[in-house]
Amino acid sequence: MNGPFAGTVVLPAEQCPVRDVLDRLGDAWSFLVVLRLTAGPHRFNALRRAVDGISQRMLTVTLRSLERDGLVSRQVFPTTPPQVEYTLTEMGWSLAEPMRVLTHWASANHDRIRAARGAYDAERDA
Amino acid sequence: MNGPFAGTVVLPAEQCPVRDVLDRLGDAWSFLVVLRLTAGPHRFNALRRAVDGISQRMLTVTLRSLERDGLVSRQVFPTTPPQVEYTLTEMGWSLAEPMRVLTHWASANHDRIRAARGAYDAERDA
DNA sequence: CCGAATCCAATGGGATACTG
DNA sequence: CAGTATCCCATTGGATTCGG
Repeated sequence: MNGPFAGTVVLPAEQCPVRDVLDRLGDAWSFLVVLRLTAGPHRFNALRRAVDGISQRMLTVTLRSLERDGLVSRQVFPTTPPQVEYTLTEMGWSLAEPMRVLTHWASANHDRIRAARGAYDAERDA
Repeated sequence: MNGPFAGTVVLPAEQCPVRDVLDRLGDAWSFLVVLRLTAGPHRFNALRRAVDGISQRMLTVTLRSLERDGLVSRQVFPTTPPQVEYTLTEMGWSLAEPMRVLTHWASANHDRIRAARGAYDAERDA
């Protein structure tokens, strides 16, 4: 045990914070929605357009669970037609830095990953 | 647009590095396996025991895709019985810091998330 | 405009049994 | 020991339709 995670234990699912978080961020949509909300509050359909490919259903489901976890707050304006605005909570904002680090890694290594995949697949064909 | 991600665009799935990474780390097992390997090389069954709850099938599948992506290397020692050792590649190691930041956030906010869930659920019952 | 509800196809993933 | 193969059920998530 000598890595930067020396002593890190993978706990049973119930108590493991990492799993709890991954179950949320793990589904790609949650991560992308939070990421998008760091650009500012969005109304439902604006968010739908901004997150390419998400279905109405998945956006609803995703927003509900983010709201439940206290990462996103939902404010209804009783206008006609009704407006609903989604905003990051303070805790949601605190996720910004971890997310920034991860997205930076993703951008920096995307090409290497794709190259590795290509090499691996070429090997298997041979 | 004024957050730390000002200008961040969620690209269509094909070119989006974030999605590509999330499709990998997104499934909880990949993240946990990489996390565990930061403690040092593991043989198959040692890894299986260390990552609580993972099935043999999922460990195999997960390791294959991590290998394909160039994050993990697989070395076979032709002994009897055969030994197979899994190690993080350099790129795998470079994931350590982003992961550390995220796991730190997870640990720090786990209780708040659970509290938020409790409050949300209590509200709905009322 | 925002979203809930239903239907259904595809996928994920556990359990189990078998191989080099 | 380190897998592969098969079965099978549960969950995911898109499409569509309806309501406030």
